[in-house]
Amino acid sequence: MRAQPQVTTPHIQCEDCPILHRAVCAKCETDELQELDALKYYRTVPAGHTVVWSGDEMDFVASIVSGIATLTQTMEDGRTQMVGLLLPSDFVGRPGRSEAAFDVTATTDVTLCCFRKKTFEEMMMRTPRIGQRLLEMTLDELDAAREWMLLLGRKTAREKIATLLAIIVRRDASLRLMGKDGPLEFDLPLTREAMADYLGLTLETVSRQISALRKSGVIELKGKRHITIPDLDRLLEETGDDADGGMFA
Amino acid sequence: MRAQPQVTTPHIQCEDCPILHRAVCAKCETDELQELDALKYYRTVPAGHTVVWSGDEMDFVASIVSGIATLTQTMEDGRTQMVGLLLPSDFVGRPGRSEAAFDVTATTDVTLCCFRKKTFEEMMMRTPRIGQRLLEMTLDELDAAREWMLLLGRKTAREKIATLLAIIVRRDASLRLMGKDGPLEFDLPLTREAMADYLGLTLETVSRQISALRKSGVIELKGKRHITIPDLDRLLEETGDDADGGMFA
DNA sequence: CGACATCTTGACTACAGTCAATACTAGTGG
DNA sequence: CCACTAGTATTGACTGTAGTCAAGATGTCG
Repeated sequence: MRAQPQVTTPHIQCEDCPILHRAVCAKCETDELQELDALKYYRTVPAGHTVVWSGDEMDFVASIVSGIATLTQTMEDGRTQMVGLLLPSDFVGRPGRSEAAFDVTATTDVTLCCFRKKTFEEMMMRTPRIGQRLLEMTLDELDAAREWMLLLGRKTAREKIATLLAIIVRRDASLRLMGKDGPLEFDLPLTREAMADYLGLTLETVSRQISALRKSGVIELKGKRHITIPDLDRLLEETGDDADGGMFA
Repeated sequence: MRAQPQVTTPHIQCEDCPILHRAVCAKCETDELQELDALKYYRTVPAGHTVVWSGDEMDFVASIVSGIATLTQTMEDGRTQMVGLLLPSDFVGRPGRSEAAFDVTATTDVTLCCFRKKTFEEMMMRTPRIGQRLLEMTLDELDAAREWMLLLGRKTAREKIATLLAIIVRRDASLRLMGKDGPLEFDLPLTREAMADYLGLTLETVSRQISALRKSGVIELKGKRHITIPDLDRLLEETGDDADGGMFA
């Protein structure tokens, strides 16, 4: 499992990049983008493969262009906890540190827009906009991590599942910029096991609670992965969060 | 409980500030410190009182100069989870957002070095060093939050307690810059209830596990709060983390 | 089809939560 | 000085939620 296949990906011009408006480069001016364009390189990691292992030397930083990756921690006895879910435009790696602190694994095929760490650090010094954007993104991630801590520490299994579904729906909705009327549907981008690692549960409990939510009519299932939400408010009630959706405000 | 006593504190020159080398201003030059010195003001919050409530307008940012504060989230039914433990030099508030996302409460008497949010944002634009330092600090906090997520999601009650004690010992040691030989001792800065909120447990479970660790000889107790660690390695084994202390590396 | 991943369900267990009684400590006022 | 109170902590008995172990179902791909 230590093999790390790499496929070269055709070069996309920054101005045509699908994540330009949300990624670490979002605030850059045209000339700065040209500079980044000359320095970047693409890398593709197939589903199921590891991008970096915790403790490994990591001489690059990257933005997720497409696909989903996870950040996980593992204890010696095998218990694992997901600590980050990386979606397109999210940033991987840390300026000012050369060793990866967590495992990064591709859940689907993932395309990365990479920079050599040193190159990026130099560019960051010259270009305050990059550091500013990275600060914004990091603060957002910290807020998300803190919501996640409430989930892990205090929510019931049922609330955890409902919250995860709500998070996925919200992201999906923001992507497809649709209203929240009518039945919502989507495909789960995670296996039951990955959901369990995300939520601090076992996969059996995840399975049971999904069945329970189905029996209660909160969700409908087509196959194992395709989910329909007949009534979003009903789902939100199950999350344990504020009725009018503090996190959806 | 909504009362928020404020006491004015004598002005300390930045160059004499005890947290200068670790706070958000750590990278500033002399002239920049002079500028900050003119803009800052002190505020003291007594133990047990709230600095800001989640959802409140927050028109300032601050560094903790002395004392301990907590960041907490509360669900409607009263379940609460601590999501941040703020120690001297830690930063409170978020540039670019005016509403507090979490409750901030003083656990001990707390002294804050405050700036009006707008003033600070302007200063940050002019002074890249501040933004750089804030980015470093935020990345460190994010890493800490992720360790904390592993604890909340996957560790047993006993491991949680041991981990918390190890964190306190480590901080204490770094403060007093001592070697790790000989028996270590310290006072718990948190009540059993606050520990429970930190660890995602009930206060009864915290009490039971502390008793259990005492009976196993991992820790010794004098009174309710004073703890002696006869053998640090023994404690570290109980945390569930890597034997040679990945987090102590 | 058969092989393997993934998922569901059941039976039982165990860890932490709940409810409740009691102890300890510090502070207040008669 | 002691009684009283309030906050904090400990311990016990019992319960319940989620974990464990195991069998079997479903789905996908060669």
